[in-house]
Amino acid sequence: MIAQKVALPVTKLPSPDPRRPLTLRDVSEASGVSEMTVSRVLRNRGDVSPATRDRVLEAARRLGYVPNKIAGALASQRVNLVTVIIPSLSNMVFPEVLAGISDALDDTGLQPVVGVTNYMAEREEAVLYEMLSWRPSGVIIAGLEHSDVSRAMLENAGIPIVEIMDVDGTPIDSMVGISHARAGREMAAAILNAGYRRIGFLGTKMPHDHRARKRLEGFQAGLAEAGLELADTEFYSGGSALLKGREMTEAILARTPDLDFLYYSNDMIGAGGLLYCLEAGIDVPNRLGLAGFNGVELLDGLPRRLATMDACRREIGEIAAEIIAGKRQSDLIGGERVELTPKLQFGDTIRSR
Amino acid sequence: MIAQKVALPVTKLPSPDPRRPLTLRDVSEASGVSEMTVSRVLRNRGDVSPATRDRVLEAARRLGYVPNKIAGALASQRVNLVTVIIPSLSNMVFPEVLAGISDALDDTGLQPVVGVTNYMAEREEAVLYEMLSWRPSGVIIAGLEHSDVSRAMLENAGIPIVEIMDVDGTPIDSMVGISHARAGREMAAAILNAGYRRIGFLGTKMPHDHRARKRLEGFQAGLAEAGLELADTEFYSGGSALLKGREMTEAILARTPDLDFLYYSNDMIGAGGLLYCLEAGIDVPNRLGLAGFNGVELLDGLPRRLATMDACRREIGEIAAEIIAGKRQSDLIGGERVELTPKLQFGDTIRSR
DNA sequence: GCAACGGCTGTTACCGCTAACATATCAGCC
DNA sequence: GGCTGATATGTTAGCGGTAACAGCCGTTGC
Repeated sequence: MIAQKVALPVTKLPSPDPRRPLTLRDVSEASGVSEMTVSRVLRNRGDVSPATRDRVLEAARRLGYVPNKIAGALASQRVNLVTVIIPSLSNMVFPEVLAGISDALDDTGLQPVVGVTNYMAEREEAVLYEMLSWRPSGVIIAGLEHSDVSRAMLENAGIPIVEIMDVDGTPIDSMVGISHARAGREMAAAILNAGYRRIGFLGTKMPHDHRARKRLEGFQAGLAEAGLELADTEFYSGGSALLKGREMTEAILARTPDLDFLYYSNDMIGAGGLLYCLEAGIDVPNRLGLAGFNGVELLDGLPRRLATMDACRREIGEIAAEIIAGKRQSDLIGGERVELTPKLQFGDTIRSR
Repeated sequence: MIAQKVALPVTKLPSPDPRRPLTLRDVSEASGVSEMTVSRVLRNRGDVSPATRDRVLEAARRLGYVPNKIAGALASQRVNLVTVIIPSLSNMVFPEVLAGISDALDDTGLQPVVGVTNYMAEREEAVLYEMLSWRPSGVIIAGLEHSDVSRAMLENAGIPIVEIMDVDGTPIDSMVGISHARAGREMAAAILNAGYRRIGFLGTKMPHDHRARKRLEGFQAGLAEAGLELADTEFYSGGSALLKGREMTEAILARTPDLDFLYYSNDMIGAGGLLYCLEAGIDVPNRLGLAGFNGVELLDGLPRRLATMDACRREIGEIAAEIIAGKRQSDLIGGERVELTPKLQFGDTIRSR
């Protein structure tokens, strides 16, 4: 129990500071072996005799030692963190991506660390800078659109980067997602095929939600192929999405009463619209069809199933995490590109023709 | 541009490694000053002449230097991270707490890092251990119930700890929250006062959601004071909460048709129940009253406003963060204890007597 | 009997940065 | 001129771990 330290030069002696965080040295002294051996035991690295191992573990437990990853990371040049950057947490969509990531990372020793940008490019830069300065082993980031500065940081980080949710563009390294342009186009095709012609769009005003924009553009392109265009549009920002959906639906129908279909940029406002229509006694889907986007779980509980398109959120998270963890045998130069295909769910709000 | 290093002993020379992460040294060489001066410039610490400052900043920018916080933290014994531990992200409730925390931390230089436990004590231990090993400057953690090991870690961490959401118990250090027991009791009082007598409870099966449990116990205590007890109960786990609310409501009413009030442990299942009742043509609130808990934004979009109780989530997050950031002038020994009072919102689903 | 070897443990030299102190420079002042 | 003090910059010694290698010891093979 008595340490035989050689006179430490000028250094402050490890006097019995109260509440000084414990170090390897404390455990080493308590168990009578070198710091190196303690380190080996605690990391299960290298050969250590069972007797020594037990002694060390007992001492570590008794003292309540918690390793200092900062020091460990600096010395080993290895950090078990994966940076995850998403626009929002209040969207229901991103937590599901996170769940996929967490699951896939669970048995890898890697740990996701989340940063939120609120759909703002400058926030993205700031968050990225902050996160990269912890030297993570990988980055998973939503979207393909980044500022020049962000892009440069990602390119120079020297670690795997996976851009997720979207594949309409050129990735820095890997990408996993769906084509929102295609999703919009397919929805347009399905709606036209069902015979609807006077179509309105309701969505978010946010100019930085590139995926919503791409869906809209794809949708418009799909209509254009049939020689049609949107009969009316309505945008919102902020507030309770469900309520906004309700209000916007009322507004757009008041303004353009002959609409026969409403395409919502997300399920939440779609659900609000659906509730409004049912209350207003509108015949859905015959007089008016409705569709949203995302395939959120919430829809299961509504009076009628809203047509939607599943965005493969969980799967996107899982695959992205696997790429970072190196679970996918990619011999490709450059990163992987994985395009998932969302499936359209007709529900009860598109008539079957 | 040429470094005059004295023959580095056995060390590998800083040869022109491709993709080697940049260090202070690179910036120092590029700008012709010492590493220390670069460090000063980048941290805005100490006096540096404007000319030098500009030169250094220019070089750092040009090279794309990102500081290594791992090394910085180790040297300065300071880490700008705040650990936040919550049970779930898919609950809508916790993201709002997070938003409050983020906001309050925004101008402090501190950065929240989130860990999720899924309501499992062992996960909490594991996450806590992992997080504490990064030596954060504070911990915000949901709930007052922790395993002995977790409690010991928190007590020994030597940093401020704020337990949030709940005040029914003894905190390790500080606590900020509401009394769920009281919330349950007050809801019981309001319901009884409105004349309801045959009351059912619907909630989650999760045995580790201590706050839901405390609300139920408080509620029962409130009923007991009037000589009543719950007429029936129904529990669920997993799945779409909205749908479960619907299904459970149907089930409990089928089993016990004479119930005149349903108290839901959260708004989401309450909303499902509300939708079910409206469709089933049940007269709410006269034949049957309904109430939930949390005051989630979603309720604004429903056909009728569900009675609920606001859990002060955002405010809890803000106050917790302020405590960690030292913004509150607390001269108390030990931590602060802040009890917020949720207010009951009657909405349209409790009759007014 | 001895070199070779494998299992176990210790020693040394950093990882990249910063606190603390030392040094250089220069203006102002008696 | 010499001293003081402020300003600007450099030097040194770690922070708490880990990689790499060195050393010790008892076997093993021949």
